[in-house]
Amino acid sequence: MSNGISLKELAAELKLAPSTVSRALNDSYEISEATKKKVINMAEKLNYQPNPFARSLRENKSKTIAVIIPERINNFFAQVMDGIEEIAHEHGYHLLVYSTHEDVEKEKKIVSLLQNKRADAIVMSVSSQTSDVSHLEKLYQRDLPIIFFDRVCSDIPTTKFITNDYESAYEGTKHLIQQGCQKIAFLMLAKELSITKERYRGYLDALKEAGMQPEPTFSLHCCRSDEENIQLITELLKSENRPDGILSSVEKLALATYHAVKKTKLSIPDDLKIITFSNMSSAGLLSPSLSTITQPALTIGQECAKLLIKKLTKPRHNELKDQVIVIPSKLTIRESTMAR
Amino acid sequence: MSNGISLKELAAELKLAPSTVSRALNDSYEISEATKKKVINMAEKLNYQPNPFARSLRENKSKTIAVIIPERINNFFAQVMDGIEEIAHEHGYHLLVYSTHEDVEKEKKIVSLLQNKRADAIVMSVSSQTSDVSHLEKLYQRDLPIIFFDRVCSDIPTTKFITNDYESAYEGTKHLIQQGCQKIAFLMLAKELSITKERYRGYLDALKEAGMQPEPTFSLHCCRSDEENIQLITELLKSENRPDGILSSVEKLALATYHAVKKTKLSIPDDLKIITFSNMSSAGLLSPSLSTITQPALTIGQECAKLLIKKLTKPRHNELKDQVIVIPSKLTIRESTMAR
DNA sequence: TAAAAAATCGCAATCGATTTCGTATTTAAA
DNA sequence: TTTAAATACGAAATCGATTGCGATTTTTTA
Repeated sequence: MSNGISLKELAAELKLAPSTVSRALNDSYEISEATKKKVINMAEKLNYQPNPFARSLRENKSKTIAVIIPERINNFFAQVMDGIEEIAHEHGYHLLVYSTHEDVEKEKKIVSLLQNKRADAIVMSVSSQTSDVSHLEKLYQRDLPIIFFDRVCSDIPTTKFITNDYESAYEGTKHLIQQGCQKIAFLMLAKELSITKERYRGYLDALKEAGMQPEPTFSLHCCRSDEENIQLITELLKSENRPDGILSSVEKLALATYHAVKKTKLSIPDDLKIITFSNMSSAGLLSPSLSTITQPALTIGQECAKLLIKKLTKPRHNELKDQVIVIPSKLTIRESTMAR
Repeated sequence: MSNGISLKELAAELKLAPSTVSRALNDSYEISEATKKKVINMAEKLNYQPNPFARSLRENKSKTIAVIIPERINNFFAQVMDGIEEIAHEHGYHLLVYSTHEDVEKEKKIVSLLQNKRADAIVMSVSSQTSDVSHLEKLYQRDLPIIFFDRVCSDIPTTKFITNDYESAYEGTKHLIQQGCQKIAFLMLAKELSITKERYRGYLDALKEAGMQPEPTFSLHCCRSDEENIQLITELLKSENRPDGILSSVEKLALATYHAVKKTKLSIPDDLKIITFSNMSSAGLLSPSLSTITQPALTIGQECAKLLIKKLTKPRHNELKDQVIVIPSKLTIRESTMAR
């Protein structure tokens, strides 16, 4: 009673063979309408729930998608998850969610756990520490469909969804220059990250176009620890040759900058202007309000899930091509980059 | 090759029976050390990965915990998830995650999907629309271990983890009064929610103790839509008899208040002081910085997972008692409640 | 009316790992 | 030296749903 009944028990109750009941529930053409109705009614009455593991074992698919993200307390990833979930649920898929906490070792463990096909496919954004991708190649060789988004792995020949990182960074930097910044710094998590590379390129090109030299000390490599990052940024801001503009490649570094500024006598935007990649809904409520490059997170999640489910439904016709799909970000100017 | 090998194939390779190989891998006392080594080595060499569904089918457990939260873009729930995941992973459990988006209908669907034991247990916080709990009772009757946190269901006799909502709201309100507020409003999502009830009680008692009358219009019921909430709050602030203090029972309503204030000529904290329940890390960076009652989210998640896993590991000795475990919140005073 | 075709349904194998029970071999006790 | 006990392993059932194939009944066609 407490643990629902099985197909066999349901069949016994109906005085039918399990095979018949199974076919009836799956609406097979081999079963008469009368029988189907009887079966469905009894199944309803006894609250029959098919065992998902028996089914997965038999069909060799779990109706489950694994999602691996670097961190949960991040509006961008949370929104992407919402997008993935929306489409996944529409198609009866469940979501196994893992956070690497920006730790490659953890990422490797998680990936290793997924080798046994517990999930039919994987959607992921790699950790900032990920440079060696052998663990991901292993997945690919196992024929596990993978899709990357945002922080992608160009070495793995599959579909990747990203935003126009180069252009956005270029535009953001250009905006800072237009607002009067002379010495612009770039804050990054790890230089191996795909998004870092692209955004850095955009930053450099904008500088070059304006005839500005990139200062080596203005390319700041940060880490996982908020405290350390605040320290690093504070030092940069207190240094003799300090920047007057900042392009932050990720949300958390912009927030760290706000904290760092509080430890100096500087003020935003008078002494320092800042723009960041961020999906924070409260960016407009910060003091001062924060100019952002907002990524279409929900759409990215939806598109990832749509493509993956297409692939899972019709594997033959939908190979995950080695391609990069770009969805543009949106730049929102606020007080933090206002000219005096 | 692409799809790993099975136990049977591994056994064939070793010229052993599948039963022997299974026992060897599970470190059974019936198998000699020599054989164990051979088996383990070969399993390693061929990268054997046990099929989780075959195992789940046989053992009638999935090593999976389902987590149901009202929304993902919420620092509190994100942190709770991190806590649950930490402990779950330590014990080899996976996490199926679902968001109801504050929608009961969605919650019912999700709960219905979990009736088939896809997950061994459930950790959840109910949606703000949840008042009828028949769908949750069905789960309970199915012997599916459930633990509630934060937004609990007192009708379901199981363990609940909450914070000291009454005291925190009481202290928060008292703080507002001490800072000079005369007319304090209370912002809530839905009055049926457990947290709303408790926090409202604390609010009322603090008022009463100060000899203040609760204005009916100062108890503001909000909804899921940010726009509507901002509208509601704006109207309240523009009304003739407007409050000079606000206790917000959830983070999003405090942010909505900040947005609403921008549409008026009021300023925080001079004209209006506000304190809110929130786990936002950037509360200190808002303009003005936001006083908060911060819940021990990570700890809550960890404790939920610990208790659940104890129950799953030793079902006999660890029934989930009908009890409420309280972990205290922390009050952080910032500019938004400063006296002039 | 007989034969062919269609409609319905049951039997049994299968997915992969675990486990009960049984058997053969080795070791220890009598 | 014989018997009892311990050791090491295999055969087969099992978990629950699906499906190929075969069997039976009913309907259609000739």
